[in-house]
Amino acid sequence: MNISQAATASGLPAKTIRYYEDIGLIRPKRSTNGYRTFSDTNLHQLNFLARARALGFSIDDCRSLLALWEDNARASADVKQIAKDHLSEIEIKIADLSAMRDTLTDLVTSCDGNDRPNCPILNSLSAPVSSR
Amino acid sequence: MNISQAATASGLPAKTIRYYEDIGLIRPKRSTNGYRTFSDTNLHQLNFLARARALGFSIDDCRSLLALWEDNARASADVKQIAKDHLSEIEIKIADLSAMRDTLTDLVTSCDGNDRPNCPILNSLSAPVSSR
DNA sequence: CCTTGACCTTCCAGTAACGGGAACCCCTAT
DNA sequence: ATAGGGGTTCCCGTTACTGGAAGGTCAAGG
Repeated sequence: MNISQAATASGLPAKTIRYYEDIGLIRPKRSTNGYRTFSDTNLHQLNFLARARALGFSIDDCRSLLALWEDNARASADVKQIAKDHLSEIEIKIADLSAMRDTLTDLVTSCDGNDRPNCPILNSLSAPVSSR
Repeated sequence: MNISQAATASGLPAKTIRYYEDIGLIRPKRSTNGYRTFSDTNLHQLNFLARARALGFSIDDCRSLLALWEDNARASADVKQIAKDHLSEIEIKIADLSAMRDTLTDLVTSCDGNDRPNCPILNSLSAPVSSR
């Protein structure tokens, strides 16, 4: 199976698949003409990576998860730890973004949005934190 | 005022301030020895930038906002538009992250996290989307 | 046999917004 | 004179790719 078929089957762009090989996440064989050849195992790995990335895991996490996945003697605690850490980071990001959203919502609501210069948004950005 | 004082006063690292000059966000004068000299105006700009960045505005947005801030003939509608667009992007990010959080929470809950290999998290990452 | 077009390959540059660190200059105090 | 704590420029590294150039490969058609 060539790269474009692997791309279609995994939902990953061919460019991304090449990149994953570059950084050592997958190791497809090569046929005599130099083309990458993707085995069923490679396809499983690509699908795994696509799903892990969709859940926001970093490439480094993906590398660890993939190794655990292929290790039949793994401890599920190791997997869970990675997932928990990642979950914590996501929750932090959500909290940060939510705070921004709340502030921005207030600001957007308070701005008339007309052709006049007066603007609470800019006023807020100009003001010291204490007065916001 | 030298860069380290400007950094302390604005809460931005000196590196970041140099970077902002590099990309043309601010234009501090130089004294004869080549040191950057920060005026009150520069400080106001830095504080403005620090606050806008803290709200998640991109550097490009900051550039626009700064220009509007300095333009006494601005229309508040222009400011509001930038803020609204940014708010939309934040809400999309929150939605994406929340979906990840929900899935991850389920997975983490379902994994025993012991020394045995059986792991619902890995199972889920191995499985096609339909079965998740 | 030659060409065309769709593949495939490698390699290089760019993205956002800095941070680290090297190599070097400036100023003040001892 | 020297030590230290400023400052300066410049270049590389970060994340996870994406775009594009230059060129090899392959199957089909004239």
